[in-house]
Amino acid sequence: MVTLSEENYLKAIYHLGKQGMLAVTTNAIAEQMDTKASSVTDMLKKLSDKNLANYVKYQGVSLTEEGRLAAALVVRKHRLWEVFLVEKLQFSWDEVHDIAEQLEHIKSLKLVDELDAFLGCPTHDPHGDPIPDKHGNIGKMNKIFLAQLNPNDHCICIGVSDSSADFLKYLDKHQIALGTSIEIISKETFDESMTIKVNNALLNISKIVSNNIYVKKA
Amino acid sequence: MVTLSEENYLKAIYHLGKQGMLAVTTNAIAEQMDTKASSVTDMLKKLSDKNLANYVKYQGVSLTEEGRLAAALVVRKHRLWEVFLVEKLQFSWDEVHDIAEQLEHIKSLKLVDELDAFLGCPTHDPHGDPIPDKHGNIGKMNKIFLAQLNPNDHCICIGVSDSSADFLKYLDKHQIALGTSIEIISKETFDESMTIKVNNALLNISKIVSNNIYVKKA
DNA sequence: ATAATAATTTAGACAAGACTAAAAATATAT
DNA sequence: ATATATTTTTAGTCTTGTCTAAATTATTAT
Repeated sequence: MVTLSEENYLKAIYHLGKQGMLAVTTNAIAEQMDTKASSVTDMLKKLSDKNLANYVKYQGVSLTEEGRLAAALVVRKHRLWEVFLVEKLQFSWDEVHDIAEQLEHIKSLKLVDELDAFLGCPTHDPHGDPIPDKHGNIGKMNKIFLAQLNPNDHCICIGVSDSSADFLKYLDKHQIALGTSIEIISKETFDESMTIKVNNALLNISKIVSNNIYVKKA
Repeated sequence: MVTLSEENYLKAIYHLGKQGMLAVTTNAIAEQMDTKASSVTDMLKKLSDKNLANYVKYQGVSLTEEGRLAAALVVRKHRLWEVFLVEKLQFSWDEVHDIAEQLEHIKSLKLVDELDAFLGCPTHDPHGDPIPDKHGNIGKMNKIFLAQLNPNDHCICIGVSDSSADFLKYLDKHQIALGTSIEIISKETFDESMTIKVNNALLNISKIVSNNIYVKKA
């Protein structure tokens, strides 16, 4: 039995582990989870005792195969529930995280598989992040910057990296929102500015703008 | 904020309160929740402090209006999730309780309402129990004993009150299972035995049998 | 009415998970 | 190489919810 708290730690280690570092540090986990380093140390001992993590005092932690699988399952559940909330219920992109954070802890393997089938075995969640399969295998991210696309590409806006009021106001003015379809019309080579089509209107955007908009290819 | 544990106690008091007794006793709650009376006492103080229950030492407990509403919401969520599991995913009648027991604690009013709409605002769960509306109002139970029906009535089997191996084997032999449609053909007055039609076959059952099968009218 | 029985509460302990403050280990800078 | 700063761990405390055993209150039987 893996407790709710243990699952949250496993998930945090899993995510931090993906972002490069070999051994995840105590402080990194504490910051990610908005908790104290001492609490993290306590839990790392517990996870180590349960053979879910390889923990060496002062040296950081990594997941065992068993821990990696448990973490991937939590991530799988989280992302499947997000798809459910957006596609089947009337939730928007930005409302689903807190609820999925709760739903990811529901224990029932059959439920996960049935939900997966009900949703048509989606490969990515509404944010473009890949959904691990039942064996913990995970595809690659579907989330790129608008700047990386080329003329004739079609995509959908799934997020922003700069969420300042100014930038959001700019997007609002030009009718770019979450879920908005965008077509790349042309791209200048000298300054990498782009002409895009949004809601049938043409719009010229600078590299700074296109580099702050996350999209997934349509 | 109502904790998970508090919600479970509220639900228990809510259910026991329906079954007649004015004030619910400590022991009744302990038995229902498979816990110790001393734990119940601790919790009753907490619920009383939070204005969710009217608790008088040695005299039992009842819910306040606020507590009744909170309890009804938990029951509402439980039963809506049961409908979801049976109608949308491929769960059968008897697999859903434990999962709904977890799902009922997910906190999001919007989720409840959207789920309700997605399911077409069902009035009863797969066991025939009524689903409280968002104001905590609840209809009447849809679950009666087969024995209470009369010739020409049509119904669907939704449960049994005697779940001994012998009885289940008897039902199995006569192809009566959860979800089976049953039509009442005739009823003897002297011993209240019945002739019923199951899967196009006629079958004679005693009062003892018909009084152990829960059905809902079709 | 009082003794016996049953129900309930109190007192004290425990486990999980979190925190603060202090100590120990590691990393960094001169 | 040593002093300083940072990171991590330890020790001890707190909260929630649980338990056992003992004490108290209510109920029942004579």
